Amino acid sequence: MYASSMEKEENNTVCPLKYALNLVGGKWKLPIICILAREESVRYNSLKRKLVGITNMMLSQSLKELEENGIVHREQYNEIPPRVEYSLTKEGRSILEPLESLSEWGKIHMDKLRTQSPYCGECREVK
Amino acid sequence: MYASSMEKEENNTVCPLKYALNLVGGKWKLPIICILAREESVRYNSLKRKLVGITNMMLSQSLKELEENGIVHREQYNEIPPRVEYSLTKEGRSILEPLESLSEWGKIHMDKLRTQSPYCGECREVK
DNA sequence: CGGAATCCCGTCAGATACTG
DNA sequence: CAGTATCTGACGGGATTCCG
Repeated sequence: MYASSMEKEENNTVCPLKYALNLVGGKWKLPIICILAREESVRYNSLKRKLVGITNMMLSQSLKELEENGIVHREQYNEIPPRVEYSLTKEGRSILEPLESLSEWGKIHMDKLRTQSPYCGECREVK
Repeated sequence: MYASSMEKEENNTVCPLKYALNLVGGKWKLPIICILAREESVRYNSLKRKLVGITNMMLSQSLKELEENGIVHREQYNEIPPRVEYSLTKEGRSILEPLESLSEWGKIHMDKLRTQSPYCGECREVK
């Protein structure tokens, strides 16, 4: 059994920045959040199809940790066949804005690096 | 030799958010950035003393990757004994704001979780 | 003083198989 | 359909040693 991301912290005097980054850490949590951000409510297998290459274990584990941390809501319908819908909580939606500002920074920074190499920056041709 | 964080990406169509998170990923980069954020310019050994528990390898490797990615500036003075000063670049300083908004989110979110348990939320006494 | 080279281990994440 | 259990490999990060 894997430990939840948060259980690794020994004391509760955690840097809030590290705390936030841990919530969305790991290979799949950001992709999951991105899908849920634009789809309102998604079934397990639908998520799995969109996340190309993910295994059942990584998907269910990531969703579980996101749920434990209040980012994702899990709604189970006792039907046959079983149906489970995942969605972002209000808390989960509120992290989108800080993440987008980081993404904006990344976009700008990537462009600035590209003007240094391998392009000459004047004519956009490769040096 | 360790690969730089960025070399792991196979294609250059990288999500700018992942890109930004990779720049500050790893165990020590955020602490380094935090120190440089409030100190303007810091010597290698001064950094090492503040980062309790870091090894020379992790410090020099982290600084090197931060420098390669344009976050940190390295100024070497050819004196005896040798002296090297590290500081945040302008680009490096510009990432502080997105990080702080994430940190703000983390602070609020941590508090909300705390009102759920182990405190009752009404009187702030332990259940 | 400011690193680099080498070795080593714990943890994360993937593969595979099985279940209510 | 929506997961869980177990095994395994790869990689990030630490300890130690050495260098200009």
